[in-house]
Amino acid sequence: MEEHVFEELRWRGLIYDHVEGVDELLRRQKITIYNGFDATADSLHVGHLVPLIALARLQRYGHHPIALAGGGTSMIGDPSGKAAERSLLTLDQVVANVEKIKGQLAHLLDFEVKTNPARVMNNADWLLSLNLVEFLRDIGKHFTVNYMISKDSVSARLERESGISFTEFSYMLLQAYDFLYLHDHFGCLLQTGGSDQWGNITAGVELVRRVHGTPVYGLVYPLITKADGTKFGKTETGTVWLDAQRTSPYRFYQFWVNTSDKDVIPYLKFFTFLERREVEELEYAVQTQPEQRQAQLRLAQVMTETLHGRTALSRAEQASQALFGGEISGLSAEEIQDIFAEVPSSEFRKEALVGGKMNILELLTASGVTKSRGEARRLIAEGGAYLNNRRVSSPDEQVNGEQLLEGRFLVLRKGRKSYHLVRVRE
RNA sequence: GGGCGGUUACCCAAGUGGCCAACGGGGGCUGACUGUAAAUCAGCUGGCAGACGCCUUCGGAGGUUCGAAUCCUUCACCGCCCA
Repeated sequence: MEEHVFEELRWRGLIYDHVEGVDELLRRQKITIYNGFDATADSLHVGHLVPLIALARLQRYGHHPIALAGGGTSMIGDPSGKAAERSLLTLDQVVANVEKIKGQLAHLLDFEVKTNPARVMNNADWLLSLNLVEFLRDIGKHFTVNYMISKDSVSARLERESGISFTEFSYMLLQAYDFLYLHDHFGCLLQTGGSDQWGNITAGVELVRRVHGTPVYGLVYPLITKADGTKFGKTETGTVWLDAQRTSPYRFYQFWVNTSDKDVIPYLKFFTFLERREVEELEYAVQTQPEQRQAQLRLAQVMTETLHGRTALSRAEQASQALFGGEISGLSAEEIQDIFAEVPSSEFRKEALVGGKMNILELLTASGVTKSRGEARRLIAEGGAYLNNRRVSSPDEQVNGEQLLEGRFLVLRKGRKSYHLVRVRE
């Protein structure tokens, strides 16, 4: 660890912008810090990890973290970074989401430590009971509309045809109020977040200053980008979630393994607690023997173990090794079960499969590997369909009993790395 | 309340009576090359059949016409301007 957390954050490239004096403050005393997490889905995804892990870093240096679930603000919808108006969630949805998200926060933050345990709060607890007239008098009076429309999140939307609703326009006031509330009740002095939160955070800083005349601070992290310009946190199958039900540990592991050379060192700095020395060694390895992908493997290993645990990690590693390393034909039924436990699968009755009743087109479609028979045909024509790791040469191929591995499995593959297990039931 | 403009496939967007399953771009998928990387190049990208062909789609519902995404009526939603 570095001597000061601010220096560590700076080395890791995590400081995108900050209110003057944050550096000093963090150095001088152990403070209470909050970071908000939206509750618009019932799981966080990898895009939430930077602020979350950063909060854990701050905790390791002795500061007091508050993870604030946006149960109240999610009722309104943050316009930041959004091109269009969001649809509103019901209170029930938000409540359920907050409950699930709390569990995920626990993987990274320490709730047990005596000196500075992490706390999870839900801003629904104070926002939902707000009285409109009081709010407009006490909070709204501190902001000019001029100030509000100059914020990027608002002005970007004003320039668009579809505009912005008053509801979302008001969002920043609620987030500003959160900061005031946490300051007044818990002595919170610093709010952190992604750089898209800068406007909302400074609104809170402004509000506390106007109400109490005391300084509070803000610090924002860079938004994670990829060297090729595509969006971070998406794969062919969609968003990479922290919830194992939504994104299996295998997929999660694979997501990190697939990080490009250009991104992997920054990612190690952003997402892991690895020491500077080790990161630098890995950086050297990327330069000298990129084909080994040591840095990617280490990144995937650390992330998977942290979020899903040791067992899930070793399963993911084994599966990856078998799938990308070598032969599957010699595997036992147990090994197949194990390795493919994480990949998508489907189940068929044996009599539906064998005896010329189902050809490869139907199998690909019925298993969900392709969305239609037409797509299956195309895939085969393009040479991207594999049965038991052998390229399917014709759309007329029939499925028969001899192809079954250990009498109970078929392995379908689409392209280079998308596997699917078919389990056969008697 | 009045006037004008808009609603096309995952997204943006062309198309204003037949040559339209619908230009182009983005995204996505596959292949070649590779290191489960990047870059590059090529093909594909509504469904059934995969030879012809058939079916469904251009905000919703009706209508005109041999024939409509394209014309008319009406409804819904959105935007801009005026009140």
